[in-house]
Amino acid sequence: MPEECGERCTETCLCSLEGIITTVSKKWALLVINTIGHYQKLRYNEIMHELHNISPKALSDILKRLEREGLVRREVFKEIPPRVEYSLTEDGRELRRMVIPLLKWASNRHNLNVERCVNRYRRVRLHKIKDEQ
Amino acid sequence: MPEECGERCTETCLCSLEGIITTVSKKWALLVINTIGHYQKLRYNEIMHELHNISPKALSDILKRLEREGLVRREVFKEIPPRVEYSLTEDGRELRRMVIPLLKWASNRHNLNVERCVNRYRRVRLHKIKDEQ
DNA sequence: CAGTATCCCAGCGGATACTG
DNA sequence: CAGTATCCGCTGGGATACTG
Repeated sequence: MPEECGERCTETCLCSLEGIITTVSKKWALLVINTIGHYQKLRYNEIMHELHNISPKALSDILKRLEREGLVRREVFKEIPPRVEYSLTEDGRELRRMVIPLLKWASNRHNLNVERCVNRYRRVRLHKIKDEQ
Repeated sequence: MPEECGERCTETCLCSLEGIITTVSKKWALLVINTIGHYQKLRYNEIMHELHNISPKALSDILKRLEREGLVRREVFKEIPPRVEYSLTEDGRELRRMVIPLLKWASNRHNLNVERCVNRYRRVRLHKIKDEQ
């Protein structure tokens, strides 16, 4: 095998795979982050409506995970009927920003464009990230 | 819901999730890419040795997938005994470069460092990406 | 409204044995 | 050496019904 690089190179631990990367790779994660980020604040059923083929359990699961990871904030209002609002934390917004270049690169490689969206996300209205200016 | 942003913002389709992102999120993907990238060229059993708790099937599966995605190149030498060498394509190297900032960011958030590596990757020697200078 | 509670299934990923 | 072939358990994720 070729020799390793010298002592002076910085190392980035793949252990972070256990956290964020694993979370991001969950099926609905980026879609939920993107949707919340797009509207700033959203209620549970509004997200359900936005991603209209997600099950309540799937949404509940991913929201809890995103909250645990510190990417999404959950705000409960003591009202009847109950109201809960979801928004992105600063980290969540930052992640959204960081993932865009990767997505862009991936899109280009496969020459995907609006017309070519024929997969499982087709019916999801907000399945595109709008870059903030 | 708050209003959407104007017509002038660029859109990045999450459909690319179907490709690269899905691949990258596979358990051994980044580890394999990183290992091959680190040594430039590696043979099947060398990778096995490097990631010494991966099964032959798991490695075979992920290598095929990475090859299909155009991230890894497979070179067969007609010899006896057979020799096969794996290396990164330009896209593979580019991906490796692109993921590093994300990993760095993730590592920082969780204050992970060499000492704190107590998870499933612990016994994998090359579970850290060395940044190319 | 904002979720749980259940049930269920496909398929990823692991272990092991075998082969051109 | 570089993989396949098999078997198999786990769990991510979906559908549906129900609740504080």
